[in-house]
Amino acid sequence: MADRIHITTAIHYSNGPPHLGHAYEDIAADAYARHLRRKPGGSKLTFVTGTDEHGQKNRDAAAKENLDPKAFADKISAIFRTAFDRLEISYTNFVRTTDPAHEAFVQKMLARTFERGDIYFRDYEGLYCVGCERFYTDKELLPGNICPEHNQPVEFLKESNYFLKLEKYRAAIRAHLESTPGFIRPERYRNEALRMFDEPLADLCISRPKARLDWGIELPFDDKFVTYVWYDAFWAYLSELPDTSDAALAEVLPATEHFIGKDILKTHAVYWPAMLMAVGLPLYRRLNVHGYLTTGGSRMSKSSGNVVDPMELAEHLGPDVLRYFVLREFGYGLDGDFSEARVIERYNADLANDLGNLTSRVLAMTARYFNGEIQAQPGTHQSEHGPGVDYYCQQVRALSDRIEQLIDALEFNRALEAIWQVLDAANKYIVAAAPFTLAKDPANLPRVGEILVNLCEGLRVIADSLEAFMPATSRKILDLLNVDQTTAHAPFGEGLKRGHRVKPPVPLFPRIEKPNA
RNA sequence: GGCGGCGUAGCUCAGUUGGUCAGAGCAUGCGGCUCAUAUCCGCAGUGUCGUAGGUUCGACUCCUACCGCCGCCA
Repeated sequence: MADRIHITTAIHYSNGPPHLGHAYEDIAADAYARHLRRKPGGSKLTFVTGTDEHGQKNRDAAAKENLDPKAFADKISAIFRTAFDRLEISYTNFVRTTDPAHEAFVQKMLARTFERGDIYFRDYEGLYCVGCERFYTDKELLPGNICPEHNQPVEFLKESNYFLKLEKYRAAIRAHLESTPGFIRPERYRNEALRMFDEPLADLCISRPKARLDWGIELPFDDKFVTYVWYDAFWAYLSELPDTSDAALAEVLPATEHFIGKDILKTHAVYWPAMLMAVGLPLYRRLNVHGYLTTGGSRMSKSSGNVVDPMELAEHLGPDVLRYFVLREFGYGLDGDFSEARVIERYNADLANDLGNLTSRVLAMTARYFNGEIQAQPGTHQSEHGPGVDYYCQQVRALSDRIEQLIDALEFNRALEAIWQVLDAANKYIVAAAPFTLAKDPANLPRVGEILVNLCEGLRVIADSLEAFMPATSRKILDLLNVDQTTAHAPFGEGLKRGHRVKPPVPLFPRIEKPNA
């Protein structure tokens, strides 16, 4: 259906290395991207992630390490990229906002917006928070002119700046939001966003005088200014696509699905649409908003010192374990609490006991009784297999549609649950059919062969359906089954053939015995 | 101050339009199997469905108030 899809994550602010929250967002977007890529036409999918490198906070973070901003950005950006590669985030573009191509594109959009009359110059004075990189009004501040976000005093600043007309587009954006169900999802965030249009919108300051901050993209119409880092960053969703002509962007944007955290809902629901309208481009297709990951009940942040390093976990247990955990444990859109104890529980219960053990027992029996050779056509059992077989076969057959539906709705956790229901059905089937008991009498071997092909074939379908969530594990199991790409994707009953040989098992997820960490 | 949302078994949560809706998984206990990574299968629970009222033949599911937690806007 949708033959053009463009997926993006937020362009991550590079004032420090990635934490689990960044990884979560990219993993979710990646699962969605991988899922869509499996559909017809999916090979045209583009997927952008990257780093947002301009702005005062990045410059200050660099200064702390005695690095110039670009050198610092090089370092942090590389860490992000390495982390995402390790997690098998299947991005097609890793954009850095300091890339010349990106900078040129932003300048082009600035120039156009200026020419169209939606950017104007005016004097401005107000209270400014360095941490937020924005001005505050009195009533937004805590007593004593304290920034509510950073708990630090704001500074009085008087300067002239360029502004983007936001109010001009309020009615149009609101109308789009109201007439487009699913534009922002889950629903709760759509409702939240709608309320942002109840009051007039203050125009957005999109420049910073170089005298104060020169780490940014220069305005094409005034070389004494750079553009505000937020204005800069949005364009990264588009700036390094293979074709950035208006015609191409007019196709890409309606096919664009943004993945963001709830903290930047306003910028994406209000500023970004206005920016697009101001240059005469269509709006993106959908905003997919997720919640925060907390640790010990509070939001992960450097200041509270509860940051979880995703790579430490990934190196320790494997990237797929991290991917599995965050996708299985948390409902997309809701906050979730992360703890290593929960990871280990999930690992042992789901990965070691269910997925790993089932793989192991099925392949072990096939190896032991038939030297790994498939004895029959799957799904065509002629003999009595016990009560579990019909339920099992039906579960496997229904899996693909079920997953499709759930991932489209961003319910990754329930999609994984659905796969695990099939694992459960397989275990029940094994007990009901008891191939290991039958095998004691050679006369029963044909029936055992039928049972095992059903199990191997189901394992193949499971491994294939796991690809979007746990790509490495998927590959491992498919490799053990010794199947090629085409066979891997076949529907249940059309994959493994009689005479095919599968490999003996290797432990995929050895149990973790230490009770806690 | 205005407007969301949330509060269901020890834990994490499902519960569509009110009438097997009181559930799942994990953890716990007991029993069974032995192909498998001491894995798997079966059985057993516990719950005043935040509190107090109301509507109804009947509410976890609707209404009101309150308590607690959180979010957004101001």
